Parts: sequence; C-alpha cells; structure tokens
Amino acid sequence: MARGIVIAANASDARIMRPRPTRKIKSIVGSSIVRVSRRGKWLRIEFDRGARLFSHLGMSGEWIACGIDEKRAKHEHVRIDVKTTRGEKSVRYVDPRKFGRIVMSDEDIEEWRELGPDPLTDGIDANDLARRLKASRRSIKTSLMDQTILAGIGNILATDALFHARIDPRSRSNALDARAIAKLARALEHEVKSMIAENEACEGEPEQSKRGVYGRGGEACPRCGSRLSRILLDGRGTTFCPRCQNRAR
DNA sequence: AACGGAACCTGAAAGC
DNA sequence: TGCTTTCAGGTTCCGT
Repeated sequence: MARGIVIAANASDARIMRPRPTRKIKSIVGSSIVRVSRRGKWLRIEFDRGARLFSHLGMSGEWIACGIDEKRAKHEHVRIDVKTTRGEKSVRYVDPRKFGRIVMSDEDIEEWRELGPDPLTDGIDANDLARRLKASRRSIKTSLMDQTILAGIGNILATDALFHARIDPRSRSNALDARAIAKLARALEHEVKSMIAENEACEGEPEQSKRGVYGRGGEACPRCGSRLSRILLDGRGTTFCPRCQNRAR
C-alpha cells in the first residue's frame, strides 16, 4: 500500500463522531498512516504523532475509496483525503442510518481493548470459550453476540453457526457441554470464512445466501425439512429448526 | 447481573 | 399506482 500523507479530513455530520472527540479529526492532517488493523467489527487506523481513528460501521456504514474530486455522495458524513506517490485519493464514510461511528483518540478505546478473540485472525479456543460461557446464564445466542466474548459475531453468524452446530439458540450458555461448545467453535470459524468468501464472490446476481437459516423463517429446514421457527430473542430476529437444533438448559 | 424495551436513523419491502 | 406499515446484518441507555 502506498504510504500517504493526510491532506484534508472533515466530518460534515458531527454526530458520526461519538462520543465527543477527545481529538478533532482535523488533527490528522499532515500525518501519515502507520498501521491499519481490524478486530471484530472495529477498524483502527494509527497515525504518526499518536492519533488513532476507530471506525464501526453499524448497520449501514461503509468506507468508499474514490478520486479526490468526487462530489459528496448522499449520506456521506466524513471524508479523508490523502496524497500518495501516485496522486491524491480520497476515502468517504457513507452511512444512511448513522448507527456507525468514528472515534478519535490518543490511545486505544475501551470498546477496542475489551474485544474478545477474533475468530478469523485468532481462531477460537474451545476451552477458553467454554470457560467464558460457563459463567453465564444468558442464552447462547446472546453470549455469542457479546463482543467481549468473541469479536465480530453478529445476528447472522450467530444464527447460522448455531444451526450448523445443532444447538437451540435459547439454550443457556452455562448448560452447553464441552462437546457442543467445540462443535460450535468450529461452526463459527467456518461461518466467518464462508461469509467472507460469499461477499468476495458477489460479482454476479445478488443470489440468495446458501449458508444457513438466517432470514428463512417459515421455510423448510435444509437439513430435516421441518418448518423453521422465527422468534424474537433479546429483541433480535432469530431463526432455528425446532426439530434438529437441541435445547440445553 | 441480567433482561426487556426503547432509542438512534433511513430505506427497502411488504401490505393495503 | 401510491400511501402506510414493518422490518433491517448494531449498540447503548434506562428502568426493573
């Protein structure tokens, strides 16, 4: 990646910068990027001179690279312009629902520090996961979506991994045995890779996902043919097969 | 500690 | 066709 110097940085919608920035986004002007990393749903960009930018996309956020003269897109809230050896470029943060946010800080923010292991880059240690789950009576699906347990698992991955591991999402976290947790760990790792592969292959038609049961309530279970249930668990839409996903309690 | 519910937003899809 | 309602892959806050 060409190393660049930030020549402009601007937030046209201050609400994306939450909480109130301890440091203004403009303070990165003149800085170069030292490192970019991702853990779970968070992106961290470290600049020289100490600034750090954290970005969470929420439900509808995205960073779009474009030319420096590209006009402001609809729902574009933040832009960062960079000068590289190959010319000037721009990245824009676009987010219709504005659930995403950008945090400027001089150090790692709490949300970043407290993230659990990232299944893609760290893998999942089943024993470690079992230890964490044993301490909680919450539903297993709620625990999986807790970013301090595992980083990056959201509603789709939790739903589909539980389907593949044949675990009822309403099961108490502390009721799962070691074998079930090991199976779940493998399913999660597989689901993360599968979802990324799917996204990278989306060159063709927006083909319906073939990964699991998410969003398929009422349809036939791809494994046993039973009618898939759709419930609200912790306020989140949850699909599962009442016949082949077993409930531990 | 943990749970339910509401809030934060807009757009797409479904319903009428 | 067009207006209305419902729902969405995330997080946080507030009351119980």
